[in-house]
Amino acid sequence: MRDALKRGQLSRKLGCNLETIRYYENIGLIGPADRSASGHRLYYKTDIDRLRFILRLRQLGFSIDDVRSLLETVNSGDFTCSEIAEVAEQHILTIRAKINDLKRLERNLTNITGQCHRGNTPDCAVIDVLSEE
Amino acid sequence: MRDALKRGQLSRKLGCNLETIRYYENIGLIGPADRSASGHRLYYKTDIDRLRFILRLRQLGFSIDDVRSLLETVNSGDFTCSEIAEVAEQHILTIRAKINDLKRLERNLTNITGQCHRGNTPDCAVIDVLSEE
DNA sequence: CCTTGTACCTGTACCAACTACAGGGGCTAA
DNA sequence: TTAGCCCCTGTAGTTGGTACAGGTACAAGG
Repeated sequence: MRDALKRGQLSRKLGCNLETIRYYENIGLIGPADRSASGHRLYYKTDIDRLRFILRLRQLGFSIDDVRSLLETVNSGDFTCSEIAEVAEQHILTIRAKINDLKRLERNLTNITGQCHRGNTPDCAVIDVLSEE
Repeated sequence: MRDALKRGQLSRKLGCNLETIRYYENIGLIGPADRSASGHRLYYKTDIDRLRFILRLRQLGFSIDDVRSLLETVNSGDFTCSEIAEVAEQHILTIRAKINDLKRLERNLTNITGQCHRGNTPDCAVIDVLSEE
């Protein structure tokens, strides 16, 4: 086929790192690519679509394992919309939990830093608080 | 000394993993511990204080490298309160940036999921959106 | 036709920050 | 004495890639 992309072209088209593609192949997230006579990987439309799908899920913060199981589900065709929505909503909860963790962190650190007098002496409330038993 | 702790006791006292202590020793974040006649590590008050300080910084999201340089600064005694406050505030900015990244992620995912009809059929807006070219 | 500069191939090492495990030795109490 | 911990060591695994070295392939210019 004339419309096959090589690895570099594919990475530029989809905006990922060149090596990421080989990595995904190694871990079996994408199948072994077709090869040219000289051994260069060739990617066709279905390969490109699959990789784009994977990269978008990763951008949304899904783990490789999540992506793997979503791919299996979708490719089997044996799923319902509400199942997918549930996976997505579970992931939203995970993200919210991370946001809350970070907000708590920020509050703690802001409180501690707020006690600093910001002077030119080596006595610092930050150090004191962190050194308490 | 009678009041020395072994590694397991120290880890339980400060609520970290047993192996974390050996790891911190390996990377030079804490010095090589004193040893008993049979080779067991022994920790005294100054060791305990240092580890507690490290663990708190880690809980606040500082990297190992940040911790290392803060320890050097503080132990040298050659620092001012405003220097420390500046490091802390820089870190707060990093945390805020992460929070914003996650919030953006959450918005995206919520938007996408919001288009789902949640039916019993394998046609799903989530999949469709992620499959678009 | 030849050269030059890419792009591609492979295996492997590296990153953070731990955590876990295997195979051994020591210590304490019943 | 034996059971059951605790501790010792080195090393491998985790997540999700990224980078590098040393070696082909290929396309464009001279």
